[in-house]
Amino acid sequence: MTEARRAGVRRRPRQSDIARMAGVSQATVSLILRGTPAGMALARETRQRVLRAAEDLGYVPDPVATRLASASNAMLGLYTFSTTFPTDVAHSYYPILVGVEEEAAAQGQDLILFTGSARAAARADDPAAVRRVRAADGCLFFGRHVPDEPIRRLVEDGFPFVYIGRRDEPGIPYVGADYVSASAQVVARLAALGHREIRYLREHDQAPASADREEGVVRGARTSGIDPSRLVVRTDGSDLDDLLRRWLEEGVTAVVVEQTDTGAALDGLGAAVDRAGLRCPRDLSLALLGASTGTRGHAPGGGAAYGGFDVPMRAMGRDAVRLLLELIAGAHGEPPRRLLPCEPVEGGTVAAPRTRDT
Amino acid sequence: MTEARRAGVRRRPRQSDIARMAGVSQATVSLILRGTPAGMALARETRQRVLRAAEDLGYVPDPVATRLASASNAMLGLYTFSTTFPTDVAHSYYPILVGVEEEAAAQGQDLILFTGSARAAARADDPAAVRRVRAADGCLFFGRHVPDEPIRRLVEDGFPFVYIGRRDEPGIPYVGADYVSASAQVVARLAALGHREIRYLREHDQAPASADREEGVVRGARTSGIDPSRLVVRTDGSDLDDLLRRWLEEGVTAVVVEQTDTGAALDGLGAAVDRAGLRCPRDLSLALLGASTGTRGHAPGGGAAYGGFDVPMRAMGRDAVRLLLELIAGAHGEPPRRLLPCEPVEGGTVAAPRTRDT
DNA sequence: ATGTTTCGTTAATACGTATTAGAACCTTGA
DNA sequence: TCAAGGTTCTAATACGTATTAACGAAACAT
Repeated sequence: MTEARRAGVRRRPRQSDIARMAGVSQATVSLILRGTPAGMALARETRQRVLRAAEDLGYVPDPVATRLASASNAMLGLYTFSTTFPTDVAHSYYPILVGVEEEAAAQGQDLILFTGSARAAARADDPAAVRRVRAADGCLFFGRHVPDEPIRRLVEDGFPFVYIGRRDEPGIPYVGADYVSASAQVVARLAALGHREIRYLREHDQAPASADREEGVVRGARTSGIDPSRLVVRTDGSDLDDLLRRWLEEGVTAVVVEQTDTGAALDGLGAAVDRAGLRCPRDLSLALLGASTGTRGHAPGGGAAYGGFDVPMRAMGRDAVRLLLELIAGAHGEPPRRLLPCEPVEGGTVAAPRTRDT
Repeated sequence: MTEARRAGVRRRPRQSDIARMAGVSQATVSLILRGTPAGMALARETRQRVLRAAEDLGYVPDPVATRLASASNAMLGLYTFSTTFPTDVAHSYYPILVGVEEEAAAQGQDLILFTGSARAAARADDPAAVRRVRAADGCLFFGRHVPDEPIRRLVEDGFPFVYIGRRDEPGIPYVGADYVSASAQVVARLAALGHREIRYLREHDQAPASADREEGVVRGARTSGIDPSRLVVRTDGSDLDDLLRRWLEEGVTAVVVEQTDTGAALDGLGAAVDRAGLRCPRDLSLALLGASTGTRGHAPGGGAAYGGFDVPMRAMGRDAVRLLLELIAGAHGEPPRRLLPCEPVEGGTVAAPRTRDT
């Protein structure tokens, strides 16, 4: 029994109220209000009586009941596996949210942010909590680290969802960014400027996004005739001072860093460069793989904008919503996958190396 | 019949599946899974069989069904009457969203953004569409212009909601900002600096936020012994050049503007000041009533930050969520209302007037 | 006069869970 | 042996809408 009823407040009208008022059955009311073919075929006079009654009572369908009765409810979910939800402007994933919200609104879809669930799930270490997303017609996911099992179950169940970011597992629809080409291009550009000793600093963990960048960096090096054997270096953000010193001794003139949600690699390196008193690009060229448009940070030792490429996050958000709606509409077949190109960015941290004066 | 079932995919488990597996009734399953007193009182052996079966099947309750059966579903709604939803950083209401999201997540609540509905409702000019918010346990509203009727109905129905921004209507719970005191303070400060001819430029429409600022401005003037008769001026953003010229002829040395979601008054005045070739605060002091922390713009004719006061939007968002949860929990009585103080801001656009050299 | 359509409407049921009254069975005490 | 009381579970129903099979009445054809 609802609060309202107990308090004796006038209960909100339902179809059965309309039915009683118009002297028809509840089923008739439903048919007419939904405007189905069957409903339209009814006697004009009956239709008008019902519509009139609905109007008088101020009837509005209960979205919950509508949904339960197995229609859709025009709600899309958004679930993130990051530790923090990207409402904060400083968050590197923030533009994704903007894109998603934009497109969803344009399509008349409401958006459920499963941040409460996600946080509770993280606290309780409960991977099954992801299933709560079923409250929506379909769901978008993102985050670097995703528990496999719950996702697999959603696939099995045929629940429509789209992952934002490339995924290796087959059968998972996604909208990603083409990190491979973009990263290769960045390295090729550095090589064209004359850099021969380059390093790629990546996060220590496993994530498709990092793997793709690594692949692109290596490919770019090979294409430019650079030996990739000492190219890739992993970090958890510590001991970067040592690393940086060693690099300089080895004659490194350019470093490529990846940008992730934590920003561990980037922040660590930036601090190390500052501590070493280096200036970019005078002493070292610095390229950033994947800052998002608008949230691009400023580089150490000078404060210029980073060179590298931008991830089209906003566009990814929008595309993901479109894809999801197609899935929900039942356009099956191959799981849809899309890779968006990244925009190269000229930045003040990239220049030709100083001529060696050893 | 759902997509999944038609396709022959294994359907997601429900309580009746667990019941069959454990050899009990659906009701028993519900009692045990909910952990109600009645459920806890059941035989230990039965409980374990049921819990085991639920685990094996990977059961997760359907939030829609849960909700229909009149429990809660840990989802709060957010509905805005603005034309655009404030996901965009440039939007002046953006910090509210951040605050709401933050607190909701902290409380383990998911958030439904009713932006699709709101936009569809605006297009179709359908005030009744607001009722869609009933899909949530409760809802937050904000926006300058709110259709009265649907809100009144929600009150009647006893649906829990909180308005963000002060409301005149009795019976509506809100979290607002104390524009009156803050505006009075701003005017008092101008007067203390020596300004005698001051104007308050407000939007042309009716909104409690504007009315409050006007009240504060007038009160501040009175307190400082300034004649309020020519103080208040309304604008729709046009003809500001003329207005500005007249003001200068009248000896005006300070202008107070209100900041709203459209920013019509502020933008218009800023442009007019630029066109007139004036510099702030040299030629004119300019105070802003209600920029939000972090989105503060830069003033014309110089580019300094505006002086005036800040609206604690983020805090309002957080407080609104807390209030809403109290309402949902059933803490009735007087509808809760709260006014948050606004932080005064020293800005580069406010200074003592030049000594008159007529 | 008897079957056949067509029209307008409804009864019945599904959706998945929550809740309450009470059934079935067992134990205990006289 | 029977009543009283306790334990453990279930039948029934509610929540509000969507959907489908089918029914009565009327019109039409044979």
